Order: sequence, then C-alpha cells, then structure tokens
Amino acid sequence: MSDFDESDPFEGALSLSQRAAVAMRPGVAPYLDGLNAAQRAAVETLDGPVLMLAGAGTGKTRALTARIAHLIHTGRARPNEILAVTFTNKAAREMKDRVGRLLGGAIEGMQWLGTFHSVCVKLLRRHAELISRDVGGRADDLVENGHTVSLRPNFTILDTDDQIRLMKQLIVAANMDEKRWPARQLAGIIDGWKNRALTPEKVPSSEAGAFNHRGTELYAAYQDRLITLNAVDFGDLLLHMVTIFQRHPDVLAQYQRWFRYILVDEYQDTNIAQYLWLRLLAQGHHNICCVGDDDQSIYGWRGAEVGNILRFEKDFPGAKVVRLEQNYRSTEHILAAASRLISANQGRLGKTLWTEAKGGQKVRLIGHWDGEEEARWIGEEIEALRDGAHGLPPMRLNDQAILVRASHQMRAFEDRFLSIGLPYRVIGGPRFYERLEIRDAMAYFRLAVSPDDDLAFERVVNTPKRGLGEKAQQTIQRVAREAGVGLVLGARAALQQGAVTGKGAAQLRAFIEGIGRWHAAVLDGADHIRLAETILEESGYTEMWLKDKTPEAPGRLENLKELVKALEQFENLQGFLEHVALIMDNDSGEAEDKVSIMTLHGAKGLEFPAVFLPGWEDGLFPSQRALDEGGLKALEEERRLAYVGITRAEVLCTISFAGNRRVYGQWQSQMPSRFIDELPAADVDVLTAPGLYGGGASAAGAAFASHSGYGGVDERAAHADVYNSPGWKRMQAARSSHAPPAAHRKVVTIDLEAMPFGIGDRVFNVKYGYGEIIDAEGDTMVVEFDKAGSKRVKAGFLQAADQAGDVPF
DNA sequence: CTTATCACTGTTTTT
DNA sequence: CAGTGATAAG
Repeated sequence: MSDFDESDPFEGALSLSQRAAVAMRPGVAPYLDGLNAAQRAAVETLDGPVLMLAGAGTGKTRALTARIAHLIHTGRARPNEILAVTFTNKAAREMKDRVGRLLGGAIEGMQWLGTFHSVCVKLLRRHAELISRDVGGRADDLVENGHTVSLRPNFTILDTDDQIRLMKQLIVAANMDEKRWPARQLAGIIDGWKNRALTPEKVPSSEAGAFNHRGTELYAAYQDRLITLNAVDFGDLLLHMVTIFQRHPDVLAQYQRWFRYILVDEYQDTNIAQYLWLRLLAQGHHNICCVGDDDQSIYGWRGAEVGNILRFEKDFPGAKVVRLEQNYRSTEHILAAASRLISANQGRLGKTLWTEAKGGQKVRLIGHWDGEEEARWIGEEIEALRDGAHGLPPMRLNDQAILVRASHQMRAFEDRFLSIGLPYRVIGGPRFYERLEIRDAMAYFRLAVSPDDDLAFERVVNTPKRGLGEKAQQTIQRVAREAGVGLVLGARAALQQGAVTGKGAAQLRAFIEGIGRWHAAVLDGADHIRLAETILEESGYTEMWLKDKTPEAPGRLENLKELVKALEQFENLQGFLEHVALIMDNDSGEAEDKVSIMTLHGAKGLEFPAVFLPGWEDGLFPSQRALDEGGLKALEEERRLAYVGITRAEVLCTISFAGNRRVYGQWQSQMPSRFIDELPAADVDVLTAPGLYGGGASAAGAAFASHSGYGGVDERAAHADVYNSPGWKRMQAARSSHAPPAAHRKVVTIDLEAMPFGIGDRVFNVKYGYGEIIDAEGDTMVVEFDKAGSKRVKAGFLQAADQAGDVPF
C-alpha cells in the first residue's frame, strides 16, 4: 500500500471543519444560473437518495454537472470523494470538462469520475489478490505449481477475441463439438451470468441445462483459467468488485466512507451487477443521485434492468424524485411525435415533455421502392439541406445524422455517398483498436510488457508466419503444461528438448529471443515509442504487411503508424495498454464537415439539427430477432429505441422505409414498421405518394409499387391526407388482424412451406428462374435450374412452376 | 505447413 | 452476399 498517491481514497480524508475551510468563496454560485426549478431541486438536494428522471433533451448533464460543482463548492466533498459513474468514456469526458468549466478551473482531483469499468479497474488493481481460484480453501497460497492462484494487480483485460479463443479451447478440452456448441454462445451465456453478478457457484440450478448441461462447469473452468492467466474479462471488472465487497466488509466499509456522494448517469442502463455494486457502496449514507430515463432504456439485451430505475424508491426509501420535463432540444412536432409513440409502452414512470419551441417542421415520413432509392433520396436531401431547403437555414453536414437500427444498414449509405462524393463519418463502426493489425501489434506490446501473457503469445507466435503450425503450437502447449510454466518458457524448453524441429525452430528461437530483448527494454525504461517501432520491425510484422499485396494492406500499415503515434500521449507501454483496454469508443474528430452515420444505440446522448431515420420496416425495426427472443418486452425496447431516435432531432426529423430490401442477398418485400402507425398524424407530413400503398398485386405484394418520380418535397401537401387513403387503411386493417404481424411479411414463404415439394417437381425461383428439384434436405431443396445450374434453395423461396404466374414480383 | 477453394452461416444493438 | 471456417491439394 505504498504506492498510494494523492488520489488515494484512504489518504488524508478531511474532517468536516477542514472541509468547510477548503470550501470555495461563499456567495454566488454561477453554476446555478439559468437552471429551471426542477433542475435546481436536483442540484440542491444534496443529502439522501435522489432520482432524477430526465427526459430526452431536458438538460440532465447540465443538472448533473451543476450538482457536482455544488458539492465541491459548498465543501460537502472534495473532488475525489465524489464517485460519479457513466457508461461511456465520452460521457465521462464531457462531464469532467463541464464541471471544470463550471468551477472555473481544472478538477484534477476528480479521480473517481469515469465509466463503471474504468472505476472498477482502479479498484480491482488494488484488491486483485482478494480474487482467487477455488483451490479448496488454500487461497492463501498465491502460487501453486508455478501458476498464480490469485489475481495479481497487473492483470490484463481480455478483449472479446481472446475470450472467445479461450472458451473454444475449453470447449474442445471438454470434448464437446465446437460447431454444435459455439464459443460465441457460451460467451453470451457467461456474460449474462456476469451481468447478473453470478459467480459459477451462484448460478441457479434452474439454469444447469445451459450449454448442453456443461455451462456452469465451463464457466467455472473459464474463471479458473482467467486467474491462472492473470486476466479478467469485461464482466469480471464488476463481478469481482461485487464479490470483493460482499466477502470483505472491511474493504467495502472503507469505500463507503470515502465516497461521500455517488452520482450515476444513465441509471436505466445499469445491470444487476452494477446495481449491486452501487447499492453496496451507497449503503451507509444513501447519498446517491441517479439520473436516468426509463423511456431511453435500450440495453436490456445486454443485461440492463429497467427495473432498477422503476424500483429506485423502494430501494432507497425516502428518495426525492425530481422530474425534468422541459425539453430544450426539439421543436413541438418532433416532441409530440416521440411522446405519442412512447406512450404505447406499458409500465413507464411517465413524464410529460414540453417545449417552448412552438411550430417548426413536422416529422416527415416517406416510403421508397427499395433501400438503394432510400439512400439516394436521403443523400439528395442532405445536400439540399446543406444548401438551405424547406425554409430552414443551411445546415452543415456535421449538423445532420443518419441513425440506423443495425449496422449493416450503413452500407447502402456508404456506397451511395461514396459515389456522389458526400463526406460522411461512420461512428461506432469497426473500431480502431478492434482491427486485426492493431490487435496483433498490441499482442506484441503485451508480450514485451509481460512475457507471460500466454494469450498474446498464442495470437502472434505464427503471425507473421514462422512455420509454427498447429502441431508445433500444440507441442509448446504440452511442454509448457508439463513444466507448469507459461508458453514462452515452454517454448524455450521445447527447443532445448528438440521437441520443435525443422525451420520453425530457428524462427521460434528468434521470436523468443525477441520477446526477451523487448521485455528487457521495457524494464530498462527504454523509450517506448522507439521500442514499439523496433518490435514491429524485428518481429517482421511490418514487413508482413509490406509484402502483402491485398488492397487493404496499405491501410493497415497506415493504422500501425497511427498506433505508434498514439503512443506519444503515454508515458510507457503499460499505460497505453491499460488505456486501450478500456477505451472502446473512437472519436473521429469533428474537425471536418461530414454527415454522421451511426446506430440508434450509438446516438444516445447526442443531438443533431437534422436526423434521418431510415429502415422503419417490420422485421428490421422493430427487429424480428429481438421480437422472437424477447416478445413484448423486446418490442417495448425497440419502441424506446425509436423514441431515442426521434428525440435526437432538433429541427428536422425524417423517417423512411423501403418496400423492398435485400436480405442475405435475397430480395424481400417489407411492411412499414408498426411504429409508423403509432405516430400522430397531426405531427407528421407524409411525403409518400398515396399510390404507393396497396400497390402490390397480392397480399404479400403489399410491396409498394414504386414511383420514383414523386420525390419532391413540394408535393407533400397534396399527399397530406394519406392517412385517409384506402391503401393506408388497408395496411392498418391488415396489421390489426389476429394473425401475427410477421405473417404479412412472409406470406409467400408460409404458403409455400405448407406445400410439399417432391423430387422431380418443376419449380420457379425469383432469382434463378425455372428448374427441377433433384434432392431435398429438410426444407432446403437442391434444384437443377434450367439456366443457373444446381443450387441449394430454401423451399420458402420456391414455387411450383405452374403457379409461378402468381408470384407478386 | 501453407495456400486455395468451397461450403456454410449469419445480422441487432456495446462497455 | 460476404466473411469465416473447414477441407483438399501443393
């Protein structure tokens, strides 16, 4: 405990009188200026539990930061006695900046303002030893057979890749078929348990059937393995801290005393582990202020519990509930549309947002023939808005965003914008640190910092190719295991024993020597930038990409350069690795003027003057998969997602859908999203020509007959009564019939599934034309097409040849 | 052991 | 359709 710096929570807690003495000058508190009554209440109610229900755009960050400023200003707490947690690094950064601005200076002391994960890492590094492998009560021994039995403070944080690889190994070791029981699935299950703060022994027996009845067993094995490797995964950061707090009341008590005030952002997104963690910490004083909006809870799929926010008053009796309902972001119609939509959800805490910004543009709704046309139209709109259209002042591209449900939707826009030269930026796309070459390079750095990082070793032993295939790697693993040492030492031993031979041997030796050299350099405190370059050079990694002639190679080299450049901001490699493990968001600078393309999830907390919401089609949004898995609950979450989307818009919100879309390469006709029905007609301008509805030749053909010519916004008045059009009504009627909604979309499929095909039948397929069935496996037919040759096709996509005339295409 | 070809599978959403 | 993983050939 000697390395404690001034930020150390145990160090120099001030007495109350001292606290008062450091309080800033009394008198005016500038951070209170301009707050409305509700915000003020949220800021000034310092003691006891507070729940701030903050609707979209109601100035919650403002209130939250003012509250922190107030705590500090009044001397209630020093900056580092305040625990403030957010979900994203971006939110944490913004909060830090704003508090700094409010208090007119740096707030270096706010050590405990960060994401759940980053705060937990800090805590866990201090108490790592309290997490040990279950070795029959001998947890006091830190080393067993050369392997650590407890976590050490310098543990590494695994990325998803490592996690999956590790689990795969365990699955194979358990003699399970890794194809039937994919590691991804196991990872999902384990993640779910961790989100619920369940250690292996706590997993309820009702879930013993998980993963072929081996779930808990594999979970336990995985946890053991992680500790052996001195590693944790993301879920562990919280899980371990909850475990420590539960098992070591003395440790918990220290933090309960230290963190005098707790603030939580986006409380509706907390999972059970986070909830327990918070509750444990707040147990003593109950000075906890949670900010959230149940209507914006969109992370249920990854374990978030809306229940946490709904239950707050029960958890913390006497809680003061403050509602922020005045919206400062959007105009009247946008707000009205969002409010109406979300009112379809049950079990809300309920808020009534209002705004002083009357008038403005209605929410616009437009249908398109297909996804490409949608992208084309939106591209043109964006350009029009840039030049000033619809009576709105010109908007920069930075002021406009396209928010999609699923990231694959982004592609159509990228393609289109690329071809018309419209600058765009994809937010939350493939993240920098998740790229192959970056991860490889990082694995090398990890080895340099800690040569016993076996996962890093595995990742790059044979990258670039060193002639060390599966067999050689297995030998190394075996030798290492037998000797009870890590892979680097195992490899060395294997070489000495002559267990690895051939040309791989020499290269392996060079590789190991390299690791030794690099590690020595790290220990010597060598210049880390130079070292990083040396490593990439000596390992042959750079050369590997130089020799690679695939089109992406130059980009990868570019990324590597960028990586090395990023090192400049850090003292050493360790610090860098630590940073990277937790920074999952990439902030592409806002310097250039570009349209943003991102998912709805990624858009939470952001706002744009103009927002486009494409792809509002049943099955896509709401997502069929979510519905299948989560039923009504999931539908409501999808609806909240829609709510989040609309409320991102300040002055112009445009919703669109396409009648046809390519899914897995197959064309599919789409029904407009049921959420479209839920929008209030009075606040919506329908730009779609009425003829588009019901234009199809059959029920399935609710496929919307196309008209690409109508495209002008000026025509909108003429179509304003589309809600009364026969087509719209027919659509509504179809929707409210008793059949499950999905049935509409899949009429063709369902009809045909009922129709048995036999070998030798003549069939028709939209894409391949006519053919004859020559074989069948379940619902997959092998068809010899007249023109396209032999293909495997799902029966749902086939029709009997004599009925092909009825195909609604 | 590496490389090429082929089949299969999957698509939410992320710290 | 595209990216991945398995299998066969060099």
